[in-house]
Amino acid sequence: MSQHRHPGAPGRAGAVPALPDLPEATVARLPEYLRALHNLADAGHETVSSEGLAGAAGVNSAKLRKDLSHLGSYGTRGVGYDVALLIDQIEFVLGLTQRRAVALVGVGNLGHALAGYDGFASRGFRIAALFDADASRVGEMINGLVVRHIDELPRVAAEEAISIGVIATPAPAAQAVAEQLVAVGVTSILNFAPCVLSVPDGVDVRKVDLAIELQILSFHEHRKASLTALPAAGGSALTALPGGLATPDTQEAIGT
Amino acid sequence: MSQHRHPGAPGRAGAVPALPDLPEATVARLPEYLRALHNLADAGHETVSSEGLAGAAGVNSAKLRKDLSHLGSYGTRGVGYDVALLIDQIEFVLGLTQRRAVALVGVGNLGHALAGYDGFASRGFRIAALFDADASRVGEMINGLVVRHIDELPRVAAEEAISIGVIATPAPAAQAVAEQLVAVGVTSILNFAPCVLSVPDGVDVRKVDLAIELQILSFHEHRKASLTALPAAGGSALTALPGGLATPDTQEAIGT
DNA sequence: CGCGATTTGTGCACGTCTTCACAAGCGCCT
DNA sequence: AGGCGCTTGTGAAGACGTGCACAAATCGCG
Ligand SMILES: NC(=O)c1ccc[n+]([C@@H]2O[C@H](COP(=O)([O-])OP(=O)(O)OC[C@H]3O[C@@H](n4cnc5c(N)ncnc54)[C@H](O)[C@@H]3O)[C@@H](O)[C@H]2O)c1
Ligand SMILES: NC(=O)c1ccc[n+]([C@@H]2O[C@H](COP(=O)([O-])OP(=O)(O)OC[C@H]3O[C@@H](n4cnc5c(N)ncnc54)[C@H](O)[C@@H]3O)[C@@H](O)[C@H]2O)c1
Repeated sequence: MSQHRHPGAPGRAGAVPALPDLPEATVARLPEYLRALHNLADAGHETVSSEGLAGAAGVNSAKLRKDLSHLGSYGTRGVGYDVALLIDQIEFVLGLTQRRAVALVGVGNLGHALAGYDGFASRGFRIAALFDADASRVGEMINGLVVRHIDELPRVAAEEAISIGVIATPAPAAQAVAEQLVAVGVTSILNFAPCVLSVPDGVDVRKVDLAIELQILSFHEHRKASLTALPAAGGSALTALPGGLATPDTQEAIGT
Repeated sequence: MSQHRHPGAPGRAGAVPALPDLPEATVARLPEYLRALHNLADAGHETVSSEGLAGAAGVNSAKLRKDLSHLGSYGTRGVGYDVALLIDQIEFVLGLTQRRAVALVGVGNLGHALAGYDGFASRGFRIAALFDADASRVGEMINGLVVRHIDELPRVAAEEAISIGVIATPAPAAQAVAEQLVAVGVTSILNFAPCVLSVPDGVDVRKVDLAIELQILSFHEHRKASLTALPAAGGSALTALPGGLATPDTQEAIGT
């Protein structure tokens, strides 16, 4: 894999760039840096220090430097990073230099919101097609796009060079939709349905599950509540269960 | 090791040992297990093996066992886990035995979808109030709830015992909204706006950023493409850096 | 031209997470 | 009752991620 290929410029059409294979944690943070960088650029900054960028992105500055070091050295000691250059570099690494075409399947409640969201366009993506299985929705126009029947997926996928599929159907339909997407060559899927998708190797799936996020928050709420309500065993109506709550050593903030 | 303590779980005979402080990674997976368990329960299963549950939740079985072991021993060797018991146990740990009240701020495109989503209710939450700053939206009914003006937050928060705040406003408004939420005692926030929130210690923030998810997928697409397209390397119009960009030729050896 | 102020890049130590492998426990069957 | 097969719970090892602390690099200035 690591071909020790010539480490030179990724740019300049012709040479296929040897992409450094970044730690997954780093990849997950790059978009955050990118957003912060765009804000800085809009605000007129030409350079930014690791400290400054880290602050804007909400991370530790050492972590940021290490992350950026993985894409090569683009900072100047004593000065910082060139904002515009870093934007280009990160966008290249993330594969955003082309405007990726996204297909959205399931134009219901959530799908409508997604289809109407302009945060896609401004961050490197283009919603290329909307699909639904419900005949009564087919033909509807949303944000300049017409809703097509899912059966048209193969044809449209070929036309539009779909790069990423977004699933916003009910959970029971998600697996079938995923298979349809994979069948037309989609190898990246963002899944909003609360279910596990099984896909062939080589296909990436990321999921967004709102309820999971809330439940994680709920856990921390529960824990915070049980810490403060500790002395009076289950006094308030907050915690349903009493419980021999032997709190271990935590240093979590108990502010306010 | 862990001794059973109170046999007074919600409804069933679940025992609740001390509230352990779980590894964050485990907490993030518990909701996944919970969903899988509910599916199993609906399908009539009374017990499930770690292998079976792990499959349904899309994780490694050893990891699942270790995760569950953190909440005490609730499996039976040679048999597996009692589905109903495990559901109760996880719901307790996640603090879902009470129906947490959620306040949604920003009833726009996305907010409408969230307000109409029944996946909240079925997974332990209750949307208790909707808020917006736009006077023309105030008064609108969505799914049986009236949209209130954000200024009413303090009063409503007191009435409804808001446990979690959800921010679905544009990014520029998010920080202010977060502060308003914190001011009325909310210590858990789910943020959909693409920006970093700064909050006091003790307040948990989770963010959901759709564009970030897409960009992560894009990275992997890019990577996959550069691997397979390696031999050709012709001037395919696909992967060229934007013209204006001076070649970032400053990159030096990476794998020193 | 050299010096001090500044900031990057990274070696290192530490903590967290994952995975394997297997002993111990449990139920069932004979 | 005893043995057998199945499954859990966990020790240990390794992979991965984080953050400190500091040398090296660069700039601005006198
Ligand atoms: N609404 C939300 O805020 C929200 C939040 C988080 C997760 N989700 C999840 O997102 C998904 C969609 O939610 P929703 O509220 O939009 O549901 P919805 O029922 O409003 O919309 C689902 C749409 O998918 C279409 N569909 C069904 N089967 C299909 C198929 N095989 N191919 C193509 N289209 C198909 C339906 O016709 C419908 O238009 C659900 O899985 C839901 O759990 C929704
Ligand atoms: N629509 C999507 O699919 C989507 C997807 C991902 C992220 N987001 C993000 O979610 C947020 C909302 O997106 P949207 O498409 O619903 O935007 P929107 O403009 O449709 O809705 C925003 C709503 O927030 C209200 N608002 C503004 N300032 C407020 C304040 N101070 N207090 C209370 N309410 C306020 C506005 O009146 C409006 O109703 C944005 O930050 C967006 O980037 C949206």
